[in-house]
This record gives sequence, structure tokens and C-alpha cells, in this order.
Amino acid sequence: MRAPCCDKANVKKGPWSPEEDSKLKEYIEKYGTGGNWIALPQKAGLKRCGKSCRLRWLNYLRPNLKHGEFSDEEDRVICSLFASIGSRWSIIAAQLPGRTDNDIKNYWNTKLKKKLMAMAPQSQRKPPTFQSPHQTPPLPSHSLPSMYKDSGGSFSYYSQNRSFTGFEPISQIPSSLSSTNSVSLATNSLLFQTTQEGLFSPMQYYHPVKDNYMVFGSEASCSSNSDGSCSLISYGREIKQEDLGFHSFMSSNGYGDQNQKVMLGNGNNGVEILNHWVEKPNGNIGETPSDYDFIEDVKQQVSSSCNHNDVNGSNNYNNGNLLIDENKTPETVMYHHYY
DNA sequence: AATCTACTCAACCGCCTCACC
DNA sequence: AGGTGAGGCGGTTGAGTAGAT
Repeated sequence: MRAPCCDKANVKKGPWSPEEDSKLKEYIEKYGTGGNWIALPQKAGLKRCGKSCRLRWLNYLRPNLKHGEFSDEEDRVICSLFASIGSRWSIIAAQLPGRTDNDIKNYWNTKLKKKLMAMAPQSQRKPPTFQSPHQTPPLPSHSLPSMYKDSGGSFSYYSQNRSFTGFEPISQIPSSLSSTNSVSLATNSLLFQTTQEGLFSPMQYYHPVKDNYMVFGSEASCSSNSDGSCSLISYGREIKQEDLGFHSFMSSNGYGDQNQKVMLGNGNNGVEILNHWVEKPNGNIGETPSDYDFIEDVKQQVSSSCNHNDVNGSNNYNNGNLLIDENKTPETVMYHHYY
């Protein structure tokens, strides 16, 4: 049983009064938060929980907050990020200066979701969802390959310091993938399609880049971990089961009937130097608990690959790209994991 | 004008992660 | 290594408001 963060009986709850607001604002502007929200209300003379103060400051009082209507551009950013990372509102908020995660969450739940549903064809209107590993309905074989990531740019998220970058220009798509006949995820205008299963995926405005490839992430902004090790990172995080589920979703759009192969590779400034393929024994990644072991194996191989590059004197540009190939299927799915 | 319904969004709750001891 | 507390996050709630009847 966890102790409450404050004495619930002696803290005020509910809407903040203008007096409380000004007390909090004045105190923080004068002394800062002191890195201790729990102690702050007492020092500031507020009968509030520290968490409540923190929320009030972050969501309402802190300077440079943007209020009011979201622009079309902001809509697009939210949509594409939601499609790619799901409801990680804080990460999405980091891409929209002046917007808070709470703002975006509310906006998504109350307006944007409906807006997108209204755009979808009548027969396909279902609430857009991000595919988690716990909900992996089979996709109809006729469904189009869902394309994942907006922009051809870097897409790194460092969980430690919460920084997150993305939406770099399309020009940063690896040159090796920029020839004709391709499927690309680079987009400036993005629409979404809900499938019959309620899946939600960006479907339009993708520019073909190279035959049989879908590219997830592009810029090689890789750096080794501080301990010198290399690990697979999904958008900056360690790969987790949830990520695998998403990969499964991505690859199962009618192209996941056969065993997957994962290509290990190293890249340099976005130019892939493909190394070798590793075949996953059964089915798509993310479908069985043993897949985690499989990923661990892949990790190992990427790790040793990275270490090898270190030995050769290369620098942090060497990254562990993970390419997933449904061999001999209409699509090859390529994942890049940078760190 | 009164009532009902739908919507919005600020705030809360509880869980998770991380840093510190 | 394990325990504890604080910060942070996402999901949910509910009071207030706008619009419909």
C-alpha cells in the first residue's frame, strides 16, 4: 500500500481560484520549483497537493502556453504521431511548442478523433485506434499495407531526458532508397484510413520512393549507449512487447503469412549497408512470447555488429538498423532503429 | 423560459519509472 | 540489492457550458 503523496484531508481540491493561481505563479517565478513539488505548496502558502500544483503550472500557468484552436499543421502532427506511437501524449506535446499533453489528449479525444472518423468512408467509421499487442485482430488480406511513419526524417526519442525529435525533411530519406517505384512514408499532408477492424493508419499522400520498401525512420542519428553497448531501440526506447505488437500489426497487413526475416545492418548517415538476414522461425514478430527471445538474439547480433564497428574506429553514426522482410511477399518492411 | 442532452476541458487518480539512500 | 519517495504519464471523471427541444 503506497502512502499518499499528501494529506488528502487537508488539501483543497477542485478548480483553482485566481488567488491560488497568482500565489503559485508568483512563488515559482520568484523561487522556481526547487525541484520539489511536494514541498512547494506549503512554502507558497497553498492548501494544495504538490501534484496538483505541478499540473496547474504545467498545464495552465507556465509562460508561452498556447491556448485556443489547433492549426491544420498541428492536427497533422498529432495524427501522424498518434498513428506511429499511440497515445504518448507527452511525446506528441514535445513536438508542439506551447501545447500540453493534457491539451492534446483532450483535443484528440473530443475533436480530432471525430474529425478523422468523419473523413473516413461511411462503411469504415470506427474509432481510430493505435494497435497494441493486446489487440491484434487479423487484417483482411485485401487491406492495403499500412504505412507507418510520417516524414522521412529522424525520429529519435530519448527516454532518459525526454527529448524527442522528428519530422525532418523528406530529403533525409536515405539516398539508397530514393529511386523509383517505392513506397514511402514521407509526407507533408497526411490522411488516415480506418479499416474494417478499426485500425487506423496513414494511407495517403505517400510518395513512392523505392520498390518493396517501407522505411521507418531514416536519419542516422545513432549514438551508442553511454556504456558503449548497442541495443535495439524503437523510436529511442528499448524494444518492448508493445512495440513488437505494432510491428506485427505493420507486417500483418496482408503480408504476414510467411516467416519474417530480419535484416541486420549498419548505416552511416542514413545510407544502409546491409549485412545479413536472420530468419525468425515461426510467424510474424510479436505473435508469440518467444518472439521476445528472438528479438534478444537480434539485439545481440546488432550489438556485436556495433562493437565491431567501434573496433574499426567508426563513430556513433554506426547504428543498428533492423530490417524486417517478409521474404517473397509483396512488401518488404524495413525498420530502422537508431540510438 | 425551462429542461434535457451533448460537449469541453480542468483536474484528479493511480500506476510506473527513476533517483536516492 | 532492495526500499522509498517524488516526478511524470495516461486514463478517467465531473462541473460548467452551449445547443437543442
